[in-house]
Amino acid sequence: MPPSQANLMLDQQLCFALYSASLAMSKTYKPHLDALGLTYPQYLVMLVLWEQEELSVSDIGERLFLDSGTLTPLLKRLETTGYVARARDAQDERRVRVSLTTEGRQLRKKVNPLPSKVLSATQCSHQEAMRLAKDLHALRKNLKTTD
Amino acid sequence: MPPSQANLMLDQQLCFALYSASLAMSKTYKPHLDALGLTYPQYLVMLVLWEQEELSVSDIGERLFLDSGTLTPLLKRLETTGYVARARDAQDERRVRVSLTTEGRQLRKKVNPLPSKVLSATQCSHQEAMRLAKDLHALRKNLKTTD
DNA sequence: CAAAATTAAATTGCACGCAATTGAATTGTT
DNA sequence: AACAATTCAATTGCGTGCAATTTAATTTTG
Repeated sequence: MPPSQANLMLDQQLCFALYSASLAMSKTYKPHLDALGLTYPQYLVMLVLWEQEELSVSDIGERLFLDSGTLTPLLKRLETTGYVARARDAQDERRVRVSLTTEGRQLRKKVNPLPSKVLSATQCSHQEAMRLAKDLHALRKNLKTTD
Repeated sequence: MPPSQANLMLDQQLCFALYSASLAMSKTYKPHLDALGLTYPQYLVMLVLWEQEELSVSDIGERLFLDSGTLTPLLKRLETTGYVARARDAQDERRVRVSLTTEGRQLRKKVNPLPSKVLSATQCSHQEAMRLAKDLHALRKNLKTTD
C-alpha cells in the first residue's frame, strides 16, 4: 500500500485514537457522575474548584481550555444543582466569581473513590496512567503552541 | 498532601489529559477541515468510507463507536454537502447504505497532506505518535470491556 | 402462518464546544 | 475629563454525543 493511503488509515490516526479514548473515558465516568447529578465537564469544573474555592469564569476557562460560551450555561446548571454560587465581583463588575457551596464542598468526599475506580477500569498501573497523562499533556501543549 | 486529595488534582487526572488533548487535536484540524467543508467527526466518517466505499450506518457506528443518534444527522449533512449518498438497502429495508460520491472520492486527494501536517504540529516523531495511538487504542478497549 | 421478539435507523431532548457577536465595565490615552 | 481600546461574560447559532423512545422491517417462535 502506498504511504499516502497508509497515512489515511483510521487506525493509524492519532486523532481517532484520542477521540475514541476520550469518549470511552467519559462513558466510564458517566454512571458514577449520574448518581451525583454531574456531567463529565461539570466534574472537571468541580475538580478545579476543589483546588481553589473561588475563581472567575475566565480563570476556570484557562484551567480547562474552555470559553465562556461553554462555561456560562454549564456554571448556571451547576448553580441550579446547588454545587456552586455565581456572583458579580464588586471590585470589577465585568467578572463573575464562581465559588463552592457547602454541598459543592461536601460532594468532594463522595467523589474521592472515583479516580481509583476509573483507574482500575483502565486496567493500567498507576505508573502507566501517569505516563500516558504526561504524554497527553505534552501533546496538548505542543498543539497549542503550533497553531 | 494526603493521597485522597492528590488523586483529585486536575493535572494528575488521565481523564482531563485525554479530554483536553482530544479537543486540542480537533482544533488543530479545524482550519484545514473548514476549507473542505468538513467537521472533525465528518472527517472521521470520510476516513472510514475511504477504506470501504459503501457501509451501513451501523457499520460506520461500530468503526467509530458512535450511534445512529449521532450519525444520522451527521450523514445527512455530508449528503447535503455532496460527499456521500444515502439509500435504503433493497435487500433489507431497515438498513441505509452510505456510499461515496465522486466528489467524496476526489476529496481524498485534498486530504492526503493533512496527516503529515498534523503530525508536525504535534511535534512528535512518527514513532512516538504511533506509540501513543497504540496505547490509546488499548486504553479505549480496556475501558470498553470493563464497563 | 401469525404473533412476538429482534434489529436498524430515525427522532427527541439535553448538554456540551466553539465561532462570532453583543453589551457592559474598565483601562488607556490624550 | 473624554473617548477609544480592551476585557469579561453572556448570547446566538450550529454540530455533535448520547440516552431514550419510536417506527418500520425482518426474524424467530409457537
